[in-house]
Amino acid sequence: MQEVRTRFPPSPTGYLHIGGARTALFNWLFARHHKGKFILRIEDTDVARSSKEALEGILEGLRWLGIDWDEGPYFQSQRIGIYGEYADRLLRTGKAYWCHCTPEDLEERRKLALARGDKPKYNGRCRDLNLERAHNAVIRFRSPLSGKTVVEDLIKGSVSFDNEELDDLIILRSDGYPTYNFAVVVDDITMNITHVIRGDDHLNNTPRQILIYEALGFPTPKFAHVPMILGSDRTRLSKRHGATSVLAYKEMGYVPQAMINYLVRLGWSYGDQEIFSMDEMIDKFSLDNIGKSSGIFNPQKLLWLNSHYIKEGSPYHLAKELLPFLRKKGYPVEDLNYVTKVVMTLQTRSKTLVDMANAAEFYFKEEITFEKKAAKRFLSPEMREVFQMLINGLHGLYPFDKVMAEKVFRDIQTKTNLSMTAFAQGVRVALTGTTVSPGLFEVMEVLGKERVLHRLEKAIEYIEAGD
RNA sequence: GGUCCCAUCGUCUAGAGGUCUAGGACAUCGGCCUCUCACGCCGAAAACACGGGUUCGAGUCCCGUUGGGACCGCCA
Repeated sequence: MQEVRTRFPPSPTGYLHIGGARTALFNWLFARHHKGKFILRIEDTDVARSSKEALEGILEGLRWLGIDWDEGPYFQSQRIGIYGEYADRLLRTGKAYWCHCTPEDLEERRKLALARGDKPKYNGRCRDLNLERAHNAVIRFRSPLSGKTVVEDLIKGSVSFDNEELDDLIILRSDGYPTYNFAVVVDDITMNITHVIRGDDHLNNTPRQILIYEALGFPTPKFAHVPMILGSDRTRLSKRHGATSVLAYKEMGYVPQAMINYLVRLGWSYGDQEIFSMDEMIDKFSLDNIGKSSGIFNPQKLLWLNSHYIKEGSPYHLAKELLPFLRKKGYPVEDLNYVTKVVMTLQTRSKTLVDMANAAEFYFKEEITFEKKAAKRFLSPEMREVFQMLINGLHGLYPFDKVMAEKVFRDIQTKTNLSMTAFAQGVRVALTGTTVSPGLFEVMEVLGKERVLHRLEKAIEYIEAGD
């Protein structure tokens, strides 16, 4: 059995978007599942639109997701000679020809055809003129005028195209650079790609590519066209539908496992299973379980998965991921141990790392400020004495942990006959400044005796000042 | 306009002719739990686009209609 080789060929003209990431993931999973190779190829033949920044972003996105590659990145811009050779071969065998038509000319004819309601195909003006190479000339592929080309697709099944629908596409531009349909074929041939897994927006290109394979005398790889991801209005996913850049989600506090898990289940399924580890995905992934219909990107489910992975994740690992978000808020924390404990109290309460960083603020502030409404309601005069009792009770406590703290707290509560809610909320506001926080006793334990006592004292001062 | 693809709850999907009074998940709405907020647990509402066939029997096969999408560049 031949080694499976798949590839992901982004064009460095923009960021890594959701759809591209899923395509990369499917290719990667397929290669990993079959113990094959996953190749990264940069399709940068559009010199004007390609940029280094876009390339960096794409690579960063892939790395963040944990999609690694075995070969590459190869750059098409560094392989110009190869495309030239293959184009020559077609020229020599009469499968391609020089065309002198100007872009302006073509544009005009295209408009005319469209206006007439015709398919805007190249009319073959230079096809049989036997022209020579010339300045600004391009090479066109001599596409058969009749017959059918059938794509045996692993997902869509057998799809048939009439060759007369296809026209003589340009394979080498006047600047000597190859065009997409030609470059992919030459690359996939020379890189020994066995399976081409890509969006079904490419299905219409496939017969042209198959014809080029045939003209060149090479067997075609297996094709698998996966349905596209659409926006909520069922049109091609774009910025209009919200963030579509993978890295944007990183910045919004999403963890990579959530994104990966979301992506893999969009279009692919394994029975009723929703949660997959990377290893499970690799183990279970198969083209057979990919659906045929397009899917709609659903940010809410992504968010749910994110909260799931935050809930289930290792606190230490999450703490490390949280650091940049804390830093961004002005807390350049060093003590990873402390952050880990903080994370443990926040895992079930945060859907994103941004949420978590926000909710964690009170753990890192030197002096907390009381939310006005909360203070008015819960830092009432009668709490002054209660806080003092609590201070006295906690003062000599050892060890200072949540079990011990709760005992002290309960004692005072029964003694004073205060309602649990009033007491707890009062202390909560004193310690965190707000009415919403993790469980009171875990907060005390994480904060530590010193901070707790200090904050209670500050709360007493606040109440006294208000009298 | 032409070509191609697609069609199960709002969304992602399970379903490979009888086990479907159509299952799961997200979201939504109730309830329970509770020191707040969450988590969790329990429950509810919610779909086979339509019309013809084939078959003893169709969500599942075929055809058509409708609807949606993609592609038609010296972009990828």
